[in-house]
Amino acid sequence: MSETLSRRERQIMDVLHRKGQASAADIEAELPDAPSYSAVRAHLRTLEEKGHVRHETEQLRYVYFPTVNPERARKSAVRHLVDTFFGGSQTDAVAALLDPKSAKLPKADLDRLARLIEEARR
Amino acid sequence: MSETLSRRERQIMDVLHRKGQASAADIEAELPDAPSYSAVRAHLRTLEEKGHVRHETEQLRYVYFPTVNPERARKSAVRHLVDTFFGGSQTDAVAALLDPKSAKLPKADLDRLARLIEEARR
DNA sequence: CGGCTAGTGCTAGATTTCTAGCATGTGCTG
DNA sequence: CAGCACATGCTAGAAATCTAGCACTAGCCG
Repeated sequence: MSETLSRRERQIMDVLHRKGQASAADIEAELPDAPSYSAVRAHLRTLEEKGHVRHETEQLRYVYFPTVNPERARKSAVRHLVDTFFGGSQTDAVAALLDPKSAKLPKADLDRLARLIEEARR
Repeated sequence: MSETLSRRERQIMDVLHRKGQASAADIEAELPDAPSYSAVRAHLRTLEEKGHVRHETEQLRYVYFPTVNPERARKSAVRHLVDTFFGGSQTDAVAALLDPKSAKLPKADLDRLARLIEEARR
């Protein structure tokens, strides 16, 4: 599915996933090497045809949403990442996320993760 | 950087990251909706021009490698994922990876992760 | 009303991506 | 040597992507 998106379409979907929802103008503002407003709208229309996006009318203008629910989208993105960069090992991926060379996590977060691991043990 | 790749180019880079290295034939075999061998080679050439890929000659044929080192590539992919799907929260991303609804992790892995969290605490 | 702003739909055409196929070189083997 | 297998380099053209601009509608305000 995600494999079939063009570069622009992928960029647009990324913005939508990041923000949850967005108008054409919002998306234009977020895109790298700014395309025209009109171009963005055209892409949104084709994304809608392909079924990746839907819109609602919100006081006269369209607001767009990804069609897949966020959790599902996250899952599939994570899966792809783990497969292509971590040889399929979730554990290695987690290890990379915990790498102290990245930003340090606050204590509360560490507690939460420790708890999650405890739960996974059962 | 990664934003500027076309769809095919992205697919090819994914294969290279997954396998670490690959010949044109290897890559062709891995790609979805199989393009021609010749098309793959052409893409590899442009990827090389753009600097995303390098090749070595290995008994008469080329073997391709990503130019960025694997760790760096992983970091940046993870960063992108965390930003677009988890609102920038590493912790949420880890939580998703630990989700029991995904495959269960073997005890040894859990031990390793518990240790990593312990270390992060200091 | 008439003009302005801000939105949408659509389409033609430029640009980029993608591809096949030909030319060429090398080693192997009958 | 001649033919085959298998590699690369390159290019022209098809296909897809990407874009700008025009036509239209609705609300607002002087």
